[in-house]
Amino acid sequence: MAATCEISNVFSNYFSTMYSSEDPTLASVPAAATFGADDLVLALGSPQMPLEGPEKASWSGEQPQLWSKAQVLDWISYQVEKHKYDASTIDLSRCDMDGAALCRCAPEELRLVFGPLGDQLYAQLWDLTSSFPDELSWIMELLEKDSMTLQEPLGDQGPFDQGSPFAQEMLEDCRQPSPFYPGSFSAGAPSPGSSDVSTADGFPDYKKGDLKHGKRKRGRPRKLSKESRGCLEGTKSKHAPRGTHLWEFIRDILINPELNEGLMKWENRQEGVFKFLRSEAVAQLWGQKKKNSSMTYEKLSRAMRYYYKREILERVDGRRLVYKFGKNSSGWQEEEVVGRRN
DNA sequence: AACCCATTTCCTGGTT
DNA sequence: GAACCAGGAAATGGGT
Repeated sequence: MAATCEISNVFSNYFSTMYSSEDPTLASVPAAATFGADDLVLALGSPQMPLEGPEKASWSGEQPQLWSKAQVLDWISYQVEKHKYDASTIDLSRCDMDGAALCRCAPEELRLVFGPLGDQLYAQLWDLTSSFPDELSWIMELLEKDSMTLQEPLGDQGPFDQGSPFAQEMLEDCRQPSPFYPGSFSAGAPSPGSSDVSTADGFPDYKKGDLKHGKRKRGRPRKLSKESRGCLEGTKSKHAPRGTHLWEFIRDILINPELNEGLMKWENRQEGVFKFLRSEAVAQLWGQKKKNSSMTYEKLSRAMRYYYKREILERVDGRRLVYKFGKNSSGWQEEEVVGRRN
């Protein structure tokens, strides 16, 4: 198995394969006023950073839910080292999972694979994932702005209004013993704070007309130059977080009942059929996540349609704004969601 | 550097 | 007519 080879390498070379940080100020936690998602993930890592000083592990700057397989292996190997555990007793073939899969594991499953270390892993994961309460603040902040600026009439039933019970629920939820998906919808989401130009003023001026006139180039708009990005996001990890695919973003909104309400809803949970209720709002949220101020439902839906071919989504004919998860999607079934919460 | 992947953007034409 | 759907074409940016 490739995964077995891979993990073996990781285990034996863990410390030599750690990323070296580009920013020695990682350990410092920014002031609340400028606290962004990137900062959060760093702050989270700090109490249990694998190393002191400028070096840090590949996984340490990201939410566990977003870890790639390699990062999971990194983390496991770190835990093995840390607890002086005998790695030879671990069934390496069962470590071939990404962060999302890892987070879905119940304690018993972890114990099954990792033996006594499983409990440690579970506890550590709990700590890591529950250290993101401010991620929720970000969502709320975002949606507060959202409710002010979205061109789509939102009505008053939106779940994200200021003072909505949602806020409290979510914050509390974060501290309950289902820590691994406290707000996975925001997973890896960009911060509204300092580093995100598109969010600095809330939702940016999105107007379809802007695109129609003045013929812009096709394709994705250029991002900030490396230099300016370095300035703003100097603490970001080298690799773009996984788990940031559109369908996962959609799924994560849906599997969180609080977030689901108002933005999207299940039409048939068993079948994986769902509907956009506030299509433009979801699109703008997606745009926020991707630091793309000009995202629209039109564009988002084009990306959704590409999923048909890959069978991540199935067509639902004749029903507007309705999609269905396909066989190549995962993590939305009730059992899976329940599993990840226990 | 070249390639691949997952979008993003733009577009035309069709449907609700 | 607006909003949405379908899908081609081309471009982008991140990862390998």
